[in-house]
Amino acid sequence: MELGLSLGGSSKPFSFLEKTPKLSSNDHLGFCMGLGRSQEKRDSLEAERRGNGGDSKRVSSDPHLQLHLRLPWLFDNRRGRGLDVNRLPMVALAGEATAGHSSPDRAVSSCQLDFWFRKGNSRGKRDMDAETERGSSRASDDDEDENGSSRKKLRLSKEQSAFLEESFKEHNNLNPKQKLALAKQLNLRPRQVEVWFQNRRARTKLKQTELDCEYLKRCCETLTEENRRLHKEVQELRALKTCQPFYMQLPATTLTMCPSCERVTTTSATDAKIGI
DNA sequence: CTACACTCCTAGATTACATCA
DNA sequence: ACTGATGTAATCTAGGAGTGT
Repeated sequence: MELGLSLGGSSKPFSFLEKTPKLSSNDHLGFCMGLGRSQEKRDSLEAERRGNGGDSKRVSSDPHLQLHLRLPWLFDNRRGRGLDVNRLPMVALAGEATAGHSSPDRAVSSCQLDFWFRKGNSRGKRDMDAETERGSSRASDDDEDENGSSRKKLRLSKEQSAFLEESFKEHNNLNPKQKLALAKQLNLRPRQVEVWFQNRRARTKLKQTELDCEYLKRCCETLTEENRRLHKEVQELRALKTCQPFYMQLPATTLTMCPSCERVTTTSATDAKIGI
């Protein structure tokens, strides 16, 4: 097995990639990766297959895989960023459209597409698939302007938000079925519903964290105040002790909690005994 | 049974855009 | 008209769970 990798304009980087299409433009960064068997290995496999009488179901004797990427779309600076991930690379689409089913190019263009989908594009394969299932072309209508640039942030309508909120109250996690149903109902893409729920959960958690923080802050303040009060009390008791050495002969003082105001008070043992 | 690859999903962090004061 | 703050949709990344080989 051979693994080859080249960056740059070489049109035929590896010996085992003899069908490498020429990269025509010099403007584009080229990336070519190939995975295939060495000639020896291929020969031995071929001999082995012939020895077994051959298998008519096997399509190719040379199942090499190669990946070609030309990345002009990575350098779209119209929007101030080097990489516009929302744009489907036309080179990949063109490859997919023109490649015949029996051609090795098909595998190449599939790789290109897959690479693009796997780059975390929000309109990933899953959603594209879902849309295909629903026979909808709305996505392309909604978030791509005439320049093809997307990530145009849409604002959900009040009705949509309210509906999503209601759904969130019922269940803050969606199963795929619910997601699809909601998307259909609200005329949104499933991905948008998914993202809304993700963000909603994040907001809920953030809010809860803020509330917890506030609560802990109040607790801290209360305890600080209580601590200060107790310190003061200790000081008073010490002062009392130095002024009245016979103080210790008095019954022991205990701390009790007042049930009504939940404040700690000092009571002597005798007071406690008689129930004061 | 185990290891590995792959897919799917999620949380968390971040970015980018729309809106408002 | 411009600007900074804010809310939020969208994106990126890492990690876990499930599944097939």
